[in-house]
Amino acid sequence: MATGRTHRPATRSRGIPEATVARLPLYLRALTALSERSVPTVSSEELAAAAGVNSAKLRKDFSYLGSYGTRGVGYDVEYLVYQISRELGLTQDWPVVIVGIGNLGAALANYGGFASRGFRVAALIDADPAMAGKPVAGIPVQHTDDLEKIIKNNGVSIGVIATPAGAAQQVCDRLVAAGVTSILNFAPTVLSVPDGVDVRKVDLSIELQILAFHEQRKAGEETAVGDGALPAATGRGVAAGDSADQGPDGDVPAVMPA
Amino acid sequence: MATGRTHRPATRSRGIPEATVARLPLYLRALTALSERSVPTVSSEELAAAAGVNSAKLRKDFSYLGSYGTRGVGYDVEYLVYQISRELGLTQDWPVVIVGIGNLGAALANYGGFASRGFRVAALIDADPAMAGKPVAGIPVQHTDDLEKIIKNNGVSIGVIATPAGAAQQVCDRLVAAGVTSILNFAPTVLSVPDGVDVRKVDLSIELQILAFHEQRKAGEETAVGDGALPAATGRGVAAGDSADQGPDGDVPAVMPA
DNA sequence: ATGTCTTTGTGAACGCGTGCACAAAGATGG
DNA sequence: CCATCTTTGTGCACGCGTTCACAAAGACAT
Repeated sequence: MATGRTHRPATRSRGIPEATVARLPLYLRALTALSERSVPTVSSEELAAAAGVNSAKLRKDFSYLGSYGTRGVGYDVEYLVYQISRELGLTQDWPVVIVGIGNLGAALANYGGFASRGFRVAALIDADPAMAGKPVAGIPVQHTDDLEKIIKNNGVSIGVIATPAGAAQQVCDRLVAAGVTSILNFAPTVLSVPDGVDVRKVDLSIELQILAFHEQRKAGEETAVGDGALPAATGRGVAAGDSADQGPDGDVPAVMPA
Repeated sequence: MATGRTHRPATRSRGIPEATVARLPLYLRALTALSERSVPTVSSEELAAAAGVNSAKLRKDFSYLGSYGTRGVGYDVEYLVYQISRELGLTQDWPVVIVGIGNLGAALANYGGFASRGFRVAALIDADPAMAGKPVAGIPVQHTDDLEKIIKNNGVSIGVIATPAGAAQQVCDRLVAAGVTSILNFAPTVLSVPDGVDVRKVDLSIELQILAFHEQRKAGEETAVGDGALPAATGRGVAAGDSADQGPDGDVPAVMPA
């Protein structure tokens, strides 16, 4: 994962592998686009291309759901949209709360992708009293004091944490205590939760660091032949293969801010 | 993944598995926290707990970097911070451009996590002429017309796409043509890029859908006892025992335990 | 009906990632 | 110097995920 999960020993799902579950939304999106263009059927090859995966993988993924295709023809788009939606639990409406209405929280509240696919922003919660009552994305922000009440009144089971790292664990604990069993965490912290609670993490700086690793590797690919052990601060390869990438700032010593 | 990856057949990295690379930022963060508390050394057990992983996994991960620990003692925090930073390419400063300064783009521009760890927001780019010149997070927004010039003048190799889905591929193409070789994509689309370009995807609605799947499974866990095989069509009551799977989008109250 | 053609569904092989369990290595104390 | 204790580094086995390759299944034409 790209993004990763926290804990959760094995895929206890009745049959559907976790990797497959992670791809179902991808297929669903591609299928929805086809549906809007009124395409009646699609082959595994075409759909796989649209979703950016291998066609054999796609077929195997679908085989876990059942035999929904027709040999020689392909898959019925509408039917498949329904089956995947049902499998993912999107035929019901999930109320979601967003905690931490800073820049990111506000962006999430405004994000259309929520409402469009089975999710509904039930409430926005922030610890800042000055935010209370202020509407964001048409929804008034409520104060953290009422968190438990909000969760219970709306039957919320999915929470989004967009607070600073320092507040995340505390918010998480309160969400879980109030009945939330799935958490999407944007704060750069490792959350600890009791068994039975799912946490998924989205971490911008981690993603960038992974890109930086590959970027560095690309830049030093020709020169790094037998690096052996640890050439310390020597590996300053220049000249990348083709495009003019070049070093941003020539030589930077071991800078490691904060 | 939270998140997934796009393409990239195999780990061509000289020795370091992709899964390990994805965890290095996690270790680095935990180590940085220890460093700030002036902790001199840390055992694999302690560090693993802080990073939320298995200690054996952590030791194996570090073994790919070299033998940086001392048996009977543990790892030197400062030294390890440096080694991981170097491995990830964070000892140099990576200029990054953010394209699409909507709610999300602005949030990213304001996100402290960028600057704090080796990344620098070199420019903000948006297609809306009304945005041009307007400062966001202290940086004036520039128009898309100047994209190529900005990339080249700043030696940017990492780009962040925070545009609407419809514009993403076009922006991506221009970024790549201008020399960008790593892309962090927030737009809900599958980007196609030439070989040699890395794409990482962060998709909020996909993460939520995965959570919804597990949430639904949890809700129907008690009733799902003897499922047997998949009864093809008329597939009813497989897993989601209680919840009304038929209702497209009624006001199904999100029933939740306790 | 029969044959051909397309596409699914899946058995099987392979490779990666994970976790156990332990030997090797060094610290520490007598 | 030797014994003991702690913790690393890793060989090994196992399970998951991916991919290949092909037989089975259906559509379609003759």
